Amino acid sequence: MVTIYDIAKLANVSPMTVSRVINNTGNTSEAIREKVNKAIDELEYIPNSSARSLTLKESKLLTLLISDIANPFFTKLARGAEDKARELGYQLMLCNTDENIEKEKEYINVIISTGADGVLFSPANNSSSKHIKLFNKHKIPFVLVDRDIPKTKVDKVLGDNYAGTKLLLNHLFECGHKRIALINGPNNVFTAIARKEAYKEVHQLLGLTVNEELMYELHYNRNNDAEHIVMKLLNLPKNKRPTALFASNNSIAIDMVKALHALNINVPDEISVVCFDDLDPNSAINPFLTVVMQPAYDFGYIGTQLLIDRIKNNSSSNKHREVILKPEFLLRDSTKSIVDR
Amino acid sequence: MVTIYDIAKLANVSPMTVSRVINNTGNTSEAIREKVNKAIDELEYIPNSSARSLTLKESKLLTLLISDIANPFFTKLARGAEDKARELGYQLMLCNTDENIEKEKEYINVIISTGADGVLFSPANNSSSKHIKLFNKHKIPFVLVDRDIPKTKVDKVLGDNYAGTKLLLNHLFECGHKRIALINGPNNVFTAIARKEAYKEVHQLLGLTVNEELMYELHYNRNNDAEHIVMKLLNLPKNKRPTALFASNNSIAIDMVKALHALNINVPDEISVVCFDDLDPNSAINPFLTVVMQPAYDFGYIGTQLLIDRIKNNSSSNKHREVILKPEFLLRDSTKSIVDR
DNA sequence: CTGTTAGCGCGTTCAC
DNA sequence: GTGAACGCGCTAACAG
Repeated sequence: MVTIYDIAKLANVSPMTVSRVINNTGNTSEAIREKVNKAIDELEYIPNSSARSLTLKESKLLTLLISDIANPFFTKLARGAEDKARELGYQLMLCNTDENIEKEKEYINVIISTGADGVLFSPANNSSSKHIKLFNKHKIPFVLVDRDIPKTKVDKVLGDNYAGTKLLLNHLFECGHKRIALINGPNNVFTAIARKEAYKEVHQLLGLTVNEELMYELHYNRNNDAEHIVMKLLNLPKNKRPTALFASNNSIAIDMVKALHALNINVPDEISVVCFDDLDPNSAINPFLTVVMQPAYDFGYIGTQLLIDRIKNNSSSNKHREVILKPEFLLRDSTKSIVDR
Repeated sequence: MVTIYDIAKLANVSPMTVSRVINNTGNTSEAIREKVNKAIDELEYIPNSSARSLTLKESKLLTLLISDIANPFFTKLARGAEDKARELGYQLMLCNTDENIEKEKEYINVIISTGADGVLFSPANNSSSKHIKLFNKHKIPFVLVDRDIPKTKVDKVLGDNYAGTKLLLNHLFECGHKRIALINGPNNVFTAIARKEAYKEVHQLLGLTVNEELMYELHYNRNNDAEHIVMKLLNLPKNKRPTALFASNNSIAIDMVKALHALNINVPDEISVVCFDDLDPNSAINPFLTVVMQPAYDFGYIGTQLLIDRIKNNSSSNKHREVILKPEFLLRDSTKSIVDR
């Protein structure tokens, strides 16, 4: 391994001078800088960031800890985070918890252990609150993105689950739908809880009755039982049967549509489907689903800005910023007015 | 920050004993181990891996360096890598180069700098060969996945581009297609080069003529000019106009289909489309495209196995393993026999 | 403008 | 079975 001592020797200066040249700290004569830089190039020196972290307690490394690397929402978020990080001189690494609280804990240990300067964190579920304590204990700044952990006093970038739900339900309502099934995410995940809450509130607002028989709960990213749920819903007596499905994320929506397909149910002729979050642009061959799209990129971009602000100001000040990003309604082809039939 | 000194004090032992307990190295009495472990729990101690790396020169950290985090091929690969890494006691972090050679270089610096034990590497393009030298110079083991850099003597997990191309072209040929356009990736990316090569060879094999007018080159993951290309192809005189499109990855294929849609060209009635790599399972509402699927998960899983083998044996031995993973042909709805018309 | 010293947190080596 | 001293690569603080 090449160290500053090696280049110091080669350049005939002291290690300290090498350090100064590398970090642009303190004054160094042009002549010496050239000598040192030449030696650095010659030896292809790369600083050892472990050693640097040890003394500096800073790594210029940020970690994005998310729950599903395969979800386009999060990949876009990651792009945003990366862009902002690089703008500000940081590097971003990703850790994928796979919605698994145990993996999450392990990764947090790694993150603390390796000394990331900060974490952009989208918790797996409500049990993640334990992990928050870890961050605090070890004084590593973090920003919550997309998924809140209520009562946690940190900077946050969240979506507006109520507004999004309202946009979707309003649209369905205007299309004449009165029985709208909710296919929700796990009831221990913030966004799922918030969307269910919103679903109920908006129902009240619209004067619709909330029917427990129309509410289901699925995993956010792998559902083998979508078909099962669809069958149950369709087997309800006609006056209770839903005419529309509200899926609480894109992945669930797709699974529902697939299940409907498999059962030869036409969307939107026989049933309408909407969901939170847009589809992968890469795969929306059919710009099919009517959705509310969230500005995923901005979640990452803004979140990283907040994170770095906090790192730099080293301010565990109590002024915590909470940015709420508005969703946008995208009318496409998976919904249809009921009077058309 | 909590260090072994803190727990040493609390447990009334020497720091060295704490270290032994943590690492299960040397003998320690049961009583002391309990005391120490209790102190560790109480103080929520997490080892400082920078310090550990410094002395040990090992971090139990692997890095997956890929070019497009949004491509389902790579996300599946990442899952496989992660699973194997965890099985074997390593953690995996991701770096996304965005097909950008500059970003790639920066990330490699970070990787070397932070002391990852090894890298699973899918190079951005052929210029990445420079970066290979960096890995070698700094003696960090790496395994090439999906994209080869010819003449590089390391372990590799690659797809069979010839076999895949042949499956696809054979199918089209059997359907009666004789003019098959190639919409390829960048001509400095290994898979694109290999697929073009294969495209030509198989054409010869089938007695088809290769026409330069039918070959185009696009970026692998963002193409604004897909429509432009489609128009050019369709504007060819009828006896030169392609009856099928061979896209060299999923993303390109989707862009082509979108462009065809926009121009009101029906797939597969008016033109057939095939591609390398399956679509995101999450988004294939319409299991639409006929493709050759590669076992993406295995690329990561096997690659990580090779990588860790090499790390553990510390063997820069010359016996380099090269695993070739076979693609699988999936007949779906984007291709049609020409005689049907 | 440049060099020396000390210490970051940990594990290896060598004592006891 | 346990502890003390040293060094990993780097930089802050202090000298000169």
